[in-house]
Amino acid sequence: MIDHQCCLYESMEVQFASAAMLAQRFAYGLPIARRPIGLCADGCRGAAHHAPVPRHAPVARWAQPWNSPHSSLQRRGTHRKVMTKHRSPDERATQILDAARACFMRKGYFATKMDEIARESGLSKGGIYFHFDSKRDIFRSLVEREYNRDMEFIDGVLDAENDIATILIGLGEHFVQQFAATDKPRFTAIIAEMAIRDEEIDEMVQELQESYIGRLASVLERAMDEGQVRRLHATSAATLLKAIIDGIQAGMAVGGSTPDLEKLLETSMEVLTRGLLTDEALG
Amino acid sequence: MIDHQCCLYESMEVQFASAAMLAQRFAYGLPIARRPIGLCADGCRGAAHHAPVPRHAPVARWAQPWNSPHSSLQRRGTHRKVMTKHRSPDERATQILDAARACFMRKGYFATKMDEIARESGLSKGGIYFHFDSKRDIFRSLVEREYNRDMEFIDGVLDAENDIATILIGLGEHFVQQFAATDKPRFTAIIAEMAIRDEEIDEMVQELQESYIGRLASVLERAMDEGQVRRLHATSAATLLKAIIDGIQAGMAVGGSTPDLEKLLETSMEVLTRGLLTDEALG
Amino acid sequence: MIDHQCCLYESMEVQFASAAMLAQRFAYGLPIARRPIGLCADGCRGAAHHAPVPRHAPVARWAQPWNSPHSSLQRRGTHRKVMTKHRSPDERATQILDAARACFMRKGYFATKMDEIARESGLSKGGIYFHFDSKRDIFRSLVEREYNRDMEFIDGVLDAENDIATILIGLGEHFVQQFAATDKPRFTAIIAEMAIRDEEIDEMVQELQESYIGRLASVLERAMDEGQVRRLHATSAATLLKAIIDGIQAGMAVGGSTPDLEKLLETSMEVLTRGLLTDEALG
Amino acid sequence: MIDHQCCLYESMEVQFASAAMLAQRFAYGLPIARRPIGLCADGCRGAAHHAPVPRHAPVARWAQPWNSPHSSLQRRGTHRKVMTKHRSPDERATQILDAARACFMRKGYFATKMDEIARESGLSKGGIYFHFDSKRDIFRSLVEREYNRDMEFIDGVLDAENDIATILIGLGEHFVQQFAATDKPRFTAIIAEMAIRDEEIDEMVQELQESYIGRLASVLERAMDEGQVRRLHATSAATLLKAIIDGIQAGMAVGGSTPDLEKLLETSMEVLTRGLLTDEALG
DNA sequence: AATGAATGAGCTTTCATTCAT
DNA sequence: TATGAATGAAAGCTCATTCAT
Repeated sequence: MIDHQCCLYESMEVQFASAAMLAQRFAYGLPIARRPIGLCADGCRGAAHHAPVPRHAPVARWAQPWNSPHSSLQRRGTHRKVMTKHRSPDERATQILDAARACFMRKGYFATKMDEIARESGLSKGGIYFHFDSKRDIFRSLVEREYNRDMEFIDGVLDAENDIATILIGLGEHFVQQFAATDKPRFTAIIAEMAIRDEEIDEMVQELQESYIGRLASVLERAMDEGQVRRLHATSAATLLKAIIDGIQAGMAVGGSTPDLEKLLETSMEVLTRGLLTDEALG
Repeated sequence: MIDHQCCLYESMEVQFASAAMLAQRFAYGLPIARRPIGLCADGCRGAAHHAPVPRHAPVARWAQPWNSPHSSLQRRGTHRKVMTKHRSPDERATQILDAARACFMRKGYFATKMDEIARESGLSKGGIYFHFDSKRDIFRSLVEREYNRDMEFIDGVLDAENDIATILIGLGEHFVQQFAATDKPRFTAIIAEMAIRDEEIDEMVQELQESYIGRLASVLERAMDEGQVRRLHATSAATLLKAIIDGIQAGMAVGGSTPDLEKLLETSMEVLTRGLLTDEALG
Repeated sequence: MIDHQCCLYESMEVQFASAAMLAQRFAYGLPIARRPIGLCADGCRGAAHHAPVPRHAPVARWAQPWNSPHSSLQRRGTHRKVMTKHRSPDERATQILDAARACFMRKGYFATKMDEIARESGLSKGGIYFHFDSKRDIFRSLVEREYNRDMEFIDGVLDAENDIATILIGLGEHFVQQFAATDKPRFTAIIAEMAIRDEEIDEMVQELQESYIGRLASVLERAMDEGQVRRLHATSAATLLKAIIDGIQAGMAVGGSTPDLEKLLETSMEVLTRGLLTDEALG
Repeated sequence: MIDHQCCLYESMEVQFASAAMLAQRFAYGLPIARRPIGLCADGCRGAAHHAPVPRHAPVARWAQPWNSPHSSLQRRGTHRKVMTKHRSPDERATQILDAARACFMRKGYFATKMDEIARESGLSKGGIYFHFDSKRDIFRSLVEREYNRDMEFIDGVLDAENDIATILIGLGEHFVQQFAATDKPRFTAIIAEMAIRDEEIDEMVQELQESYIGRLASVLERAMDEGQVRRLHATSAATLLKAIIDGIQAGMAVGGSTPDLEKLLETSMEVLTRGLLTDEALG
């Protein structure tokens, strides 16, 4: 079975060493920041986790069923009941959610069957239903978890008392890392898919979006007040920034298309810092 | 029901009116363009599709299954079949695709049932299957149609011998119009949803994306050579522009979230022109 | 299209040269017959007909449908109406029945679709329904035709004033030829399949069977009276003979199983002549 | 409905009673056998299958298709589901196969609907599909079962160290019993029907046939060596015997046609023993 | 007569959910 | 708590037949 699925998320947390940050600022032609930002400090070992999905041996089919030693009567599994050992509800929920995420990831919501989630989680279908009311419930819980993690991240980034350029770089670096190393873009696409149909999920996504934009806007406003950013409509500028992130993400969700993220980040930074910052801030 | 969704496409033929364009350039602090382009002249033909759905009375069950349900013997004395007028395959295909698009739009691919497409198109299920091989086939044809229309548009816009700022504004205006007036963002989200599962669609989306970026990049490169745009990695810059479009689109696909598109366009233009153009071009 | 399907039946008629017959009698250790039987004299050229089934070019599918020169809207055939030239109802019926027989032969009744019969016959579906009421009707007509031909044959063989041994050899030779050269066994199996379900067909098959047995029995009885055949229950003996024919036929309908018909005939003749004939007749 | 069809198989275990056998041999004018074999002792266990079909009240349509028809939310307050008692896969498979056999028997493969099999077996359609992959799978399993039973029978009969005449009588008695008392001929016809279309079934039937003939041939050869049977092409003679069985069977599959089996057996025995045995064996 | 688009009941199969164990 | 057999309402699709042309 799959273990450490949690790491899929843990691995999102990125450590920005100040050295790297300094180098970036230099590369983008920005004045060197004095206050380094500390992002997501936790012990996750990162991208090394995402092992290939364990493929379960398919149910054996008879090459010559009518000739096989087992008559048709023995074709299905027998009555052995190997029960999984008891665990706390929270552990079980995590276990199920992790399995479900992996499945939704691979196939999307509709193509994922409860049977698969059960198999992937190592529980029985009945077991799943003991912990969750429905498939939809599982998905919603999953989105909620994702939502909370994203919110934590944004809180951490934006509340840091950094200058705007540092924040931009931080954001950029963060997303580049996340997009490159994880399946985040794909999951986002799947969530969007569901948001069309599930009002609750739609609301969550919208709230997350507005929160994102709102906080970005307030940061930008603060920076405008400080003279770092040119006078613009803050919310629109924040929406623009968010759109860039979403857009890159969406682009990466399709096919094998992987842009040169390094170059994309560099170019975007150049364009955005020039477009957003005041001449003074640009140095 | 259907309210002339066909118009959604007609509205794509966007014509940039020179007056509006001049105003915009002025607003964004750009030098005034010499070659005007027109703005969106909606030429909807308001087609008279969607005949009333024929409702047939239910027919009795067959006692002799082996030659039912099609046996003429069983049906003697029953009511007449009310058949939709014969039409050319082309007309019918368009009609079906329009109906299907409306359904997919409302519910997404999976939640849309063939029955609904049939009802919406005013045909029977069998009629649909006479023209298309499967539900998936319908969707693919739909994407193909959308794809062709998008390609036409981009060819039209980018090949025009405009200066880069005009092109940017043209793009911006186009998308703002399209996003505001149509369901394009939602449909794009639904396509993305399917691209995860249908390789063919995935390829189409990817090709469209690459084509978009490629053409944008070549335009940008030309502009760099002319000294209008600062020296940047052209493909990355194009990817950035495309990402912005996609990102705004994605954002609008969820919930009732509609940003102030006017302001967003204005702000984006300011940021991008400043970020992309050379000081001379900014004049 | 398939032509000369009629030959499938024509080819059934077998010419027994007296020379061959003499040789056989000699081989089976029988006294030499004086009255040669003349069977089915018609100019059919026999087995050389059954050309491989013409395969119609499959409807073209796009390798890259969304990229193809023809948009999805042009995918179905256009309105050209190439009408088949008028023919007499009988000719049409024969044409349709021949096509239907070929189809039923290949796939059986249920797996044969009216579309296939239409294609095979070179008519449209509507055209078929002008001449026949239903699929079932076509099948019944087909069985009727087969029935009549079989009846003609048996009348010809049995009414000839031959001694019993000659008749037996005649029957044997006939069926061996027929089984080896045509698809008769398969068609018989398909008829049996339907007889289970269609009372009318069942009755026809039963009548044919009883007629066969009845005539055989009367021939045997005559031979008993003449002292050629041992005293036996005539109907049972006839049933036995019929069963042998049917059984061989049935065995050949499955798989690629083809017994050595020559040897089978020889052995059967030996066993049956010894088992049936009186010592005098055996000479 | 079902009337202990299971008994049909039990009746296959044939035991040739010495008394009957002696009488037969006497009737056919054969020397008396030394090793008696028993006759058909029907040990039917009369299983208590086929619980009453649970009929559920229809449930309202779903407004929100995307999580219907399985959403628990929609079903609050409805009646309880009445579920059939859990059983082991083996028991259920047998139960389903028995029901399926009865249905196929009545209507043939194509005319039998999964609904009927479900109803007949007392399970729901879903329940059937839990145990079998498809309708075809059910049929194949059924043929497999029949195949195995037939093989067992032939092994039992032929391996017995009886003289050839006893074996012939044994076979004859067996089939007469089986043909008279069961639906075997009809089922065989239905299997033949499918063999035309299903390669796997075709192979099974062919293998069964070849096996039958092969074993019969070896028995005959042994008898030839012992001087009981005249020198003949053993395989052809075996094919002849098999053809007789199949032919009688086929004849009985149609309509209400039932020959006088007693007489048929007697006559056939006379003809065959005379035709096959040496003068010494005939005594 | 002939065409072929259109019909629609019914089919097999799926799968979220339930419940006896 | 957990299991997995059982449920049953659809869903996508088929195809004999009809009928406007």
